[in-house]
Amino acid sequence: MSDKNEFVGFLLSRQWRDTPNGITLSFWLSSPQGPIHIVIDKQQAVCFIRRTNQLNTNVNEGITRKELELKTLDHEPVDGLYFHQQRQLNALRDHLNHDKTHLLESEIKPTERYLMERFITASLAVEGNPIQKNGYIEYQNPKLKPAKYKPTFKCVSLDIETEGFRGKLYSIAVVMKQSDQTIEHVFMVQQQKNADTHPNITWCDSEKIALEAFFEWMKINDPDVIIGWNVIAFDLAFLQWKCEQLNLPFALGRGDFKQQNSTILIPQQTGHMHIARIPGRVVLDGITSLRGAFWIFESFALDYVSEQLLGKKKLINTTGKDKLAEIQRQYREDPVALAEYNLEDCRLVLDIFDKTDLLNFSIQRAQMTGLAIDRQGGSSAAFDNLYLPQLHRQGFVAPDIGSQKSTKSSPGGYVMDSQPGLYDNVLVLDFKSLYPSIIRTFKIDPLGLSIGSANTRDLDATIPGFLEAEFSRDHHILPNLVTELWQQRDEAKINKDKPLSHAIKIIMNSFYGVLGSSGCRFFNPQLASSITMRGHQIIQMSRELIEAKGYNVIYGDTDSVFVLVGQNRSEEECLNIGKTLQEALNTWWQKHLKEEYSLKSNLEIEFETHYLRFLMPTIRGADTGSKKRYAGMINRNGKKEMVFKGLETVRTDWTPLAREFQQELYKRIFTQKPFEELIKETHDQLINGQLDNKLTYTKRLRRPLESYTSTQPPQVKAARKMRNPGRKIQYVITLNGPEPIENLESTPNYQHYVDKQLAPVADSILYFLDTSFAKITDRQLDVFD
DNA sequence: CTTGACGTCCGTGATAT
DNA sequence: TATCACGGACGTC
Repeated sequence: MSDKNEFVGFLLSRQWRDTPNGITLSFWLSSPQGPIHIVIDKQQAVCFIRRTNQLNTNVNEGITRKELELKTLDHEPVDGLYFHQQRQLNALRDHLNHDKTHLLESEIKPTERYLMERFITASLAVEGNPIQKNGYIEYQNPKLKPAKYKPTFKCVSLDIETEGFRGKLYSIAVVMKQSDQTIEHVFMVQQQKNADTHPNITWCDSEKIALEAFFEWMKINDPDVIIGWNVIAFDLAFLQWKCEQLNLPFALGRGDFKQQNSTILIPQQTGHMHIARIPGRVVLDGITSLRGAFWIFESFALDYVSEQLLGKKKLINTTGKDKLAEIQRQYREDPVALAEYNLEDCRLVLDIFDKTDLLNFSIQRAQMTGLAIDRQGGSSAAFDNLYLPQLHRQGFVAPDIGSQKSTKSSPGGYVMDSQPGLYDNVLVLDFKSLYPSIIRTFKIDPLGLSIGSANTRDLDATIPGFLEAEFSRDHHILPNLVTELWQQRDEAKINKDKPLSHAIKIIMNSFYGVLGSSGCRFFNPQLASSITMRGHQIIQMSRELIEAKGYNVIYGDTDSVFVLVGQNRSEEECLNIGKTLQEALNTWWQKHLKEEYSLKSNLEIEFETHYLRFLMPTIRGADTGSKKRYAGMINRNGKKEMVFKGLETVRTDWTPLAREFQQELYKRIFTQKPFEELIKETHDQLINGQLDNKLTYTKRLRRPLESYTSTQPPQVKAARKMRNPGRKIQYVITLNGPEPIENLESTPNYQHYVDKQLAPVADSILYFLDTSFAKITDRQLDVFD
């Protein structure tokens, strides 16, 4: 197939830099032949400008302007602007910053544009003259084109132990798995004592020796990927700092580190992340990657996550000061134990990546979106990567981010008023990927809107949207992108490729999200509203259709309807009703859209859940039905299972007392068992001090502690009583107000827990049984009754 | 380097009674 | 002392 001058590879890192001879691009690949370095030089920075705009002469020196056969989305001609250096483009952009409508596509970075215009996302073929270097292959200005290649990364798990955030380096541990071989090693800053022989420990007399030995190990074993736990913001940032202190090069990258050095970028704004820039390697942090793959844990501490996923705990599993003290003790007295602990953390991280298939997920997502493999989020950039090259082929260029000034806001999903009650047999039907299916069906598209709006005379050629939008029936990009992804997802599902299917689902859904957010260059309320308001119409119409068949719809949120079947129905009957409704609705929408708009329906509603028992609560203290809060009981493979949405049980800011009480109480009521004893007992045990271990509130401070000035919520009050408050505040309400659990001085305020934790939880369901928490627990009541 | 709309509930502190 | 608006946290989709 490929001649020997054509290699395939997968993008690991990408960098650009200005030079006197234009911009130089540097790409590193992982390939079956080992690492490949691609250097592309003499590049220009490119953006576009409206032809009507005449540049001020004192800023346009060294800029080439060329008329192009391209238009803006409002059908104005544009010229191309070409710069020797990226910084010239940036300077011009700053200069014109007062009105972002002058320049177009000016934020696209040189590396991104180079790849994008060649339709390269992550894997690619290289054609040129390979030069064998020391440990890698280099190409100068080769030809690149897209290819299909699934890489096998050499992946190392890294963890260090230190005296503190800015203290002595104790040890560096690395664990690398390659096919069935595992390499484990620890660089211990400690003199070898007595007969401490451990095959995997290198005893180093100084931090400097340990660091150099570690860098040498990295050079020899040459991993593509470095993983760890908070590895960028802690381990790598520490190592970089230590290198600076000792005047050592931070020589973590591939190739000639004097030319391209490694750095850890400190976040510029709050909410931003540390970024590792290491030529030729990718750093994937376990926490960030899990979040990016939509895993949610109550805590992202390694100990917690590994216990949840692997059932394993760290070797030292105390927290805070105790943990540090134990590490220090082991370092002094038992460094072999510390090395073992250090290695175990590396193994845990490796096992978590294995268990969750994170590496594959990251690979698939990068291949699909064109985003760098270590970049999280960035759905707006992913949209650009896929959309812009196609838009250019159609003769259009896209606006700059922030150029769409709009006062109109578009609505979100439609949330029905609910009908509160305690029910038997509730069916949930929901539209699969509703927003992507609306984009496909109704041809929602920035280019389609541009062409459709310009072409209002020929109404047959357009499909109506909302806010007076008209979409071209035939000229569009996004619906085809979604359709392709949809097919790939169906394939992935057939192949049981979960990471791929998951990655596709996320990118499909993000297409809607970005159109509605002002951080996207295509942001436009007409686009967003044509999706969401169509969604409202679809849900409301579906509700009417179901009610016309004699069933009550008690709730619905965005893409779902909750249908009440009611008492005295067998499970089989309910399943049949669900299936029948599903069929009827899908058929109706196909027929309706064909007749009304001559469109093929891609809408698909699915009967998903049968709740044997279901509670839709009221708003606290009112008779109105609640939204986004409910509970039910389903039958999963013959086993009854409780489901809680939005209620106290799933809320981490409620106490274990309330959460456990709710689960037990609801279970008894759903299965028609006696429940009054439970309520009385829980109440009595609480006030007798037998449940003191369940009274802890856990809340996060989402801002710096000092900034809470206007009010003092309990978590802030508790935090101010702590010596070293972190993000997560754990406190108990005592007779002296909120107190942190680490320094609990007063008796718990039991009345508070009765009134604010037990009573509300109980009353939300007892309301439907004509009783209340007070009636059941308050013996006095009988006297006054 | 960023998804956002929609929603509930709690506690605080100002205001009206 | 009751009522209300608001800030804050954390859910659903």
